[in-house]
Amino acid sequence: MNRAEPYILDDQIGFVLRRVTQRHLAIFAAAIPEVTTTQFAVLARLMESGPQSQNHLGRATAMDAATIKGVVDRLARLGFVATAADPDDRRRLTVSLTDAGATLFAARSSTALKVSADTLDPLSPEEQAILKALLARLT
Amino acid sequence: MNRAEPYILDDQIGFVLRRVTQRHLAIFAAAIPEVTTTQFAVLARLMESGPQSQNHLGRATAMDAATIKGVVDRLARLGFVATAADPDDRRRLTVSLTDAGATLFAARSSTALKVSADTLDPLSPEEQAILKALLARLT
DNA sequence: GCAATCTTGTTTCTATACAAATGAATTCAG
DNA sequence: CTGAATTCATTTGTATAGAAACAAGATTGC
Repeated sequence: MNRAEPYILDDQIGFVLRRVTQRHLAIFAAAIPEVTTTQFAVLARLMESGPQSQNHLGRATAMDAATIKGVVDRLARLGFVATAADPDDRRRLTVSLTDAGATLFAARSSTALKVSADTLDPLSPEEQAILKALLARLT
Repeated sequence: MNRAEPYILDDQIGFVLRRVTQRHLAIFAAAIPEVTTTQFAVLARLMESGPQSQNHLGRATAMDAATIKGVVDRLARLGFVATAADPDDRRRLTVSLTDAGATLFAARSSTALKVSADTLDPLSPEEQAILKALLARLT
């Protein structure tokens, strides 16, 4: 009779992902205390793609509609983004980067790259490339 | 002059980790609606290591003291764990699995293994082993 | 013995994260 | 045109996640 495989928490991919993410968040928070990783992702996406609807911005940053609403609210309160009604479609809210947001991103994007590098630092460059390629197939 | 490397959100390890984790959480929620991944981790750890202090349990499941308090409260409310004061140390709360908790874990641990397998399914067994080994070095 | 230090747990607060329900607005098909 | 379907945003509720402050209890060093 085939013995069932035991469930070993430390071996589960979800548990390992959670611990890696916690370490990454800690590195980010220490290096960039002004905003969170999620907030910075929004700034990055606005920098890359320009003003866009809140709904689209959420989808472009892997956040659901309720989540992006909260993140945009907090960034607006911090003065890093501005929102405006779409003149052509009254359902839409257009989110754009403010000067302060652009300035913060410009000041911090190299630090943010360093955060990613530090997160991956225990691996060689070859291993980092392998990891990224494998993870990309799991999204 | 060396041009600064651009910050491309989709290439950042933190962003990729978040998306992989979201997919994993969705697979888990569909397969095991009774509890969340974090709650199941607690059940798994109690199954592996037996009754233990809430603080130790938190550290054994990668959760801070405030977080494990909430997770244990919700599991207790669901009837899957029980808490009791430690007779030797009045600071401590001992958390143990109830019969219902043990039963749920027994009923669901193979499903949970399948969740991990499904999460990694886009990769070959060799690639899965490589990914796990690389991630393990980032915790 | 007693003060200092450490440990454990709780509370409060802020920040995601997302499901579900709801309402307003737009688009589409007949 | 008009109703149905879809889209966008908000709200509500639940679940982490963790920092910081605080209190109670235990340990340690003098």
